[in-house]
Amino acid sequence: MKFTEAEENYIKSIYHLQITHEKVSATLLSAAVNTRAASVTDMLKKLQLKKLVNYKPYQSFTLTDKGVKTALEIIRKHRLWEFFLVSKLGFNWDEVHDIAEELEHISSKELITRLDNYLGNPSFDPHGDPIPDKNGRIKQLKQKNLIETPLKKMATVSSIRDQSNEMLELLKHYNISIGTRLRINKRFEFDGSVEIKMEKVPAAILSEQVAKNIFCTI
Amino acid sequence: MKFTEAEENYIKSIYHLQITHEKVSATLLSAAVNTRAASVTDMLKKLQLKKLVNYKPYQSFTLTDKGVKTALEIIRKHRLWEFFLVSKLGFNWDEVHDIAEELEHISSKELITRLDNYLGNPSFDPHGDPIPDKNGRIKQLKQKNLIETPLKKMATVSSIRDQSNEMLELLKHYNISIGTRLRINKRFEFDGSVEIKMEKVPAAILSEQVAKNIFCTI
DNA sequence: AATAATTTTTAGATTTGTCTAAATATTTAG
DNA sequence: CTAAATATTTAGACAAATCTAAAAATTATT
Ligand SMILES: [Mn+2]
Ligand SMILES: [Mn+2]
Ligand SMILES: [Mn+2]
Ligand SMILES: [Mn+2]
Repeated sequence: MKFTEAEENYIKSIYHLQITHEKVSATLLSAAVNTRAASVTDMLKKLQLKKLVNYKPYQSFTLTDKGVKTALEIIRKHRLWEFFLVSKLGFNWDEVHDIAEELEHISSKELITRLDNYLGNPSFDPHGDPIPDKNGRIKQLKQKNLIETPLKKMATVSSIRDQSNEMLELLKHYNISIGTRLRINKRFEFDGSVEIKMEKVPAAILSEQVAKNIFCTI
Repeated sequence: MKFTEAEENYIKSIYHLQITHEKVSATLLSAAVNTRAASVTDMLKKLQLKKLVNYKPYQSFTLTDKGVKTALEIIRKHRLWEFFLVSKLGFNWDEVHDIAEELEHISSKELITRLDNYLGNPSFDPHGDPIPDKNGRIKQLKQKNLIETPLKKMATVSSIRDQSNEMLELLKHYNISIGTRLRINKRFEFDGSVEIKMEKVPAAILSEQVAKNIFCTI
């Protein structure tokens, strides 16, 4: 089935929100898709007709199985294109999101199959997020954020939760990216900040807010 | 300036039509963009407001300089993506048009600059059509169709005018593609058909209608 | 439990792009 | 040069996606 670009953006946003939030409300979604709650209500009715969401007026809503399947297809496309932009065209990881936001709506299935193979069937995008395979299956890493990572152990940065421009800018300044190896030297009770040590550079301090958003494998 | 997908499709179609036809009319354009003449009239008014077409009611119309510039940017994107699909993803030349029809509307300038470099700044797309450079300049080959190509001289297929699925299917059957070397053995006065000879295969006859649409360099 | 605050939905518009049917203009032919 | 045929434009509708303002429902607070 084919959906409009707007429908796809709504579906994808609901998917992301229902992973991070217990309940997804019209206001929450309206912020994610950059519209007003009234527009969300209109769209929810359309998505319900197409059996993509479970929705009853005045209640929070969820994606149907069909909705989840659709969301994973869009996310697959988004992340494969991001991988392409970084690995083949040499973009930085903080430059690719908006372009992938458009490319994810290109409809050809065959294109994505071929792109996937061309890229070597990658499992993770440039931000460390898993790329669903053709069946919608996702590889989940056992990862901990820098608050939970044990002290004095080498760890490898594997993903970033908050991917706002501000966050990616900060990471660029500290020279932290996916694959960066580091060790937690110390955690400060006072403000939750952590001191990290990377190769060849002096130790650095990250605020709790930043540390929470950086995930590592050990 | 940014345009909608519909506007871009109209602009591109007008560009192609005014190369092949002395006058571009509403009916002609309506067939090209797959709508009705009434819709064309509506769109022409919008494009005129944006200074993309020279249009007076009941008269044929042309692109302004700005319109031509815009058309060339879209065509550049279309053909670069076609080149990518064939050279990197291994598509056949008869499979790429519809996908490029969507990809040509992705807005990022930087993306196209990088794609162009990644592909080695190609001058011709998989159908032999010239790819405008970043300034909209086009390399024009001195080429003749198989009706005009002199007899008994080796020639190289350089482009195909009619790129319908039917035409590309026929060419695939004869194993003719861009770069194919051939010689005109004979031209038949009776029906305008031509006999061509390619390496390693028996001579073949092409109808005048087909021969007109295959262009060669010598 | 009643009231206040918040959230969600409806009502009514707007924009973009399309359509059909009817009106109008242009072109072609007798 | 008129009449018929053809092309183009207008009028009026519609679907998609959005908005603001107002109404209705839910949730929180005294
Ligand atoms: Mn998107
Ligand atoms: Mn990503
Ligand atoms: Mn297009
Ligand atoms: Mn082409």
